[in-house]
Amino acid sequence: MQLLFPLVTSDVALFTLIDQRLRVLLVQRAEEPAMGKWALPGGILRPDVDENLEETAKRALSSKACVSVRQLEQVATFSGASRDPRGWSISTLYYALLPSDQVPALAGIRTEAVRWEDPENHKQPLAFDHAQLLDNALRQLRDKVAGGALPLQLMPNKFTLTDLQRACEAIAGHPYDKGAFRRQIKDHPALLAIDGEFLRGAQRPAQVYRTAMDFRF
Amino acid sequence: MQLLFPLVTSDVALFTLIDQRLRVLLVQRAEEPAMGKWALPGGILRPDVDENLEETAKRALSSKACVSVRQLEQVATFSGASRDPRGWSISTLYYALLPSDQVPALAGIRTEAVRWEDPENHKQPLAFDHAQLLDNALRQLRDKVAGGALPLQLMPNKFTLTDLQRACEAIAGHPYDKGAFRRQIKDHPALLAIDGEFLRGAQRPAQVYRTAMDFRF
DNA sequence: GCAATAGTGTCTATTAGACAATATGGG
DNA sequence: CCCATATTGTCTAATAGACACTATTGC
Repeated sequence: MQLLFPLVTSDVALFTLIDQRLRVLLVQRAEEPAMGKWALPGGILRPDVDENLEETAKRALSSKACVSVRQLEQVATFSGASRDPRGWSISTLYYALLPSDQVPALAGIRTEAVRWEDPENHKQPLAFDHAQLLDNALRQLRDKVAGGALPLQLMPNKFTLTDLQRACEAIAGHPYDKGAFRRQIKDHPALLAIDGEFLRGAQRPAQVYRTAMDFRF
Repeated sequence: MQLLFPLVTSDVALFTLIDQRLRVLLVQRAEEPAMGKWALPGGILRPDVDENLEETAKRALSSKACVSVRQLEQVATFSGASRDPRGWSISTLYYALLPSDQVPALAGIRTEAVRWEDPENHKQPLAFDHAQLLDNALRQLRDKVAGGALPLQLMPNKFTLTDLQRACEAIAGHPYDKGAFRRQIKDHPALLAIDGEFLRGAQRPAQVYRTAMDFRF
């Protein structure tokens, strides 16, 4: 006998850069079903609390991993009787990007542990159908960057064009040409040079940029 | 007081070509809420019957408009407390393409009437947030065709390359260049010339094509 | 000067768009 | 032949990739 109503959840693939490599947040489940297994952070819809499913996703990120993000991108919705042992379930999947300097990685209330892992080579099999969910999120992120979008939410407050190129390369999985990359982003409206500010190392100083949108502050 | 469980539905933007113009199927609601208003065909999830939300969408198309389609593309999921007067609701939106020669346009069981309308200039305001849903579906269809995908599910069994170009133009909303279009689709694997079959009119005969996939028969 | 990286310029193969030229039927 | 459309070819501007060149710092 099936439930009359489905279980409605929201899951998030939260990406960040660690040492210039793309990583996704996994949490170890602290309850049944699939207790002990690793999964994308997610939570059950609470119609009395959540304005919409995006809020469910944000609440899940907040409670399971003590992380708050500004913007979520919806990937797709997965549904069916067999994807969760509790019965007929629906999960709307989002992805989000977080600058590496905002990675707290604290264990949340109902979670045993969190971990940042390579989204392409996650060691253990994930709980439920979360491997498929992660594949979908990664593909959508890659398509967007391949289409010319800049992953600005992944960048810290101040960054150089080389930093930005490394971020795109980490997502795409292959190196970019410097000249072509700079040509492409040359007139991006969200990209502002901070006049007179340079990053100095053992080489020619690099112009420091920030995003035009009020992502932070 | 909100419901403990949300209302879960699936809606479909079903597109076809009528006189070489893109049209979307609207149904007039026969029940409250929004009785008498026009809306995208949709239905409520039945976990005891539907394998997943895509099946919900197919069942809705079948019962509301006596139409059956093979393939649905998921567009997005809309959710919240205010989009449906019955309370907190979720709707997963799909779009589908139907060849004009399979348009029955019969009124279904619980529907007053069906109508094929211009998806860009639908006269009356649609029920619920369906205008927004339709916008999203149309944008996704256009993006896909602009990205080089061929709307083969929109074509009849046999068609000419000019027919196919007209279909793409109807979706894109602007004319294509003949030479560029033919170059682009020249090596499309799903496009097969029917050897020796030509469409004859008051001009040079046109090669007739069919799709390689087993869409029909 | 040398190392290292930033930033810019150049060359070329490919491509998309515009448009011309040719082909082939009906009348 | 003329008309209408199918089909193919050509020219060109724009573009992406590869790669080279110059610039500017620390040491």
